[in-house]
Amino acid sequence: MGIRFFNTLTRTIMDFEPLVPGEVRMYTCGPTVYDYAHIGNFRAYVFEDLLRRYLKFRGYRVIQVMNLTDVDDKTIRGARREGVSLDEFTARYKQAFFEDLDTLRIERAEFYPAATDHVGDMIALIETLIRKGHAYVSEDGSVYFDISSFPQYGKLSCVDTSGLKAGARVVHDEYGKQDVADFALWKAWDEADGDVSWESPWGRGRPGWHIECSAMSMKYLGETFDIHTGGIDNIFPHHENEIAQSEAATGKPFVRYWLHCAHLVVEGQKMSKSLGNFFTLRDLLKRGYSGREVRFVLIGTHYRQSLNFTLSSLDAARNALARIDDTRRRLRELVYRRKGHGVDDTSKHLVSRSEEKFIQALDDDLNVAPALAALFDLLRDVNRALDRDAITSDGAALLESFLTKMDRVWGFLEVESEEHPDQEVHALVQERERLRRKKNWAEADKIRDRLLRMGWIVQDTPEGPRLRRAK
RNA sequence: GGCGCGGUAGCCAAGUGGUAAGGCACGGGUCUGCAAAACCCGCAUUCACCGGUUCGAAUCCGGUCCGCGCCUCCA
Repeated sequence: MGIRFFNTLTRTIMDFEPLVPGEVRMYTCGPTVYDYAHIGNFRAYVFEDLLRRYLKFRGYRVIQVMNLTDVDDKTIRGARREGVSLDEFTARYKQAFFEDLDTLRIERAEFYPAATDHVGDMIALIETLIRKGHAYVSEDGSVYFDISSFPQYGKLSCVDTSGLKAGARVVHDEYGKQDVADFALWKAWDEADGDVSWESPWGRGRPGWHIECSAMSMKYLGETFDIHTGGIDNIFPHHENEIAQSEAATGKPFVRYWLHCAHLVVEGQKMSKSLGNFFTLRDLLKRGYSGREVRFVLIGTHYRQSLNFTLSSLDAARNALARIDDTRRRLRELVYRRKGHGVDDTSKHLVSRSEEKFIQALDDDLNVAPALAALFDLLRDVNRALDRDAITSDGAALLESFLTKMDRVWGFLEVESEEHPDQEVHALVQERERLRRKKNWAEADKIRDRLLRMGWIVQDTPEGPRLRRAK
């Protein structure tokens, strides 16, 4: 059996078969670059990263596109508030976004198209929609999609638009609409837009939000592609509108598999600035947590399950990761010790058993919990085998490379370059060893305390002292 | 009101008909100069509640209670 995904379009778990064998084309709704992204946003991006990494792990070539929304009400408002150009304003948050991706070890997509670089593509798409009778121009020069021209509207979200009523949440500037459910493809310029505008066949204005995803996804991935992801909140109206725009324009199915990520809550409550439980990634780094600890927490709950994020879960992640790191270090040390010949049967067996469980779990709609259980079962069995001296250096090398292989999907193993004790630390460790040989425990313990204050934990092993970073 | 999700040990979290994975925390032990790490043992007779189906249910059906999300530009 191969990979299966829950497809929002059919509301069932389906076998995954890409359009082109061996190749997956996926589109991911990216950030609106008006502020630092928050931990909830990253929940979605980490999920998409897991998806991408696992598809690659299973041998697919992945072509991923993530858009950057750099023109909308919020970016325009932000730029005007600060009196800088839209480009200058969004450039800052684009850069911050990529820094955050690196912190969380999120792999880069193949393309990050910015909306402002593709306004021409959007205009062309809107023209097609008008020509085919799916869109109309209002008196003020805005263009709206005509929902009534697309009978399948609602098929993704199962929303019945006849129940929609004009109300508080219907934006004031959209007066020219024939039906409240119609949505803007192009917005005529108004004063709040300042100097942000593009020329179009309908006059000066800017694109609506939904159209960018249709235009850019189809430009880079073709009129029909394999996977489209996003947060659950995007199902309606954003993705519903994307389907309408794209399929009305091309007459072809737009996306084959829709995958949506559930929300993240903090301490059981919706994250909001007023509740004081709003975290950007940077907030967490300031509190001393690392990107991989955050990644571990975000990856650990199934993507269709709402994730209850807490600071104590980050502490738990830290300890769990230390456990992984330590076993990996034991394996490395054994590799260097050149013990035994060839790969022992225990190692072979553990690797094949773990890999089977790992794949079986993740094939099943990215079921991470059993896959993580496979990892921790492996660690326990490896430690056990190490304790009874049942692993050879070649076996350790095999196990170590298997951990590295799994980490192509997990992306949370320790990066070696992160820790190197300096000369002073080395000298102290040696001094302590000298004292310990003299059984001068009191002085030796003082040095141990001193090292701990310097950020290093000393562990005495039969093979000598081992240093571990205290975080 | 419409659409959808969930309630499993102190916390996080799998399991969708065959008798409760895994992680963190916690208690005891082995090892250790003491620690740390590792390992061993223990830690839900029970899966929000009430009925029902079944030889058998956390898993299926009906009902109740509770929490959460979306419903026009929020991942």
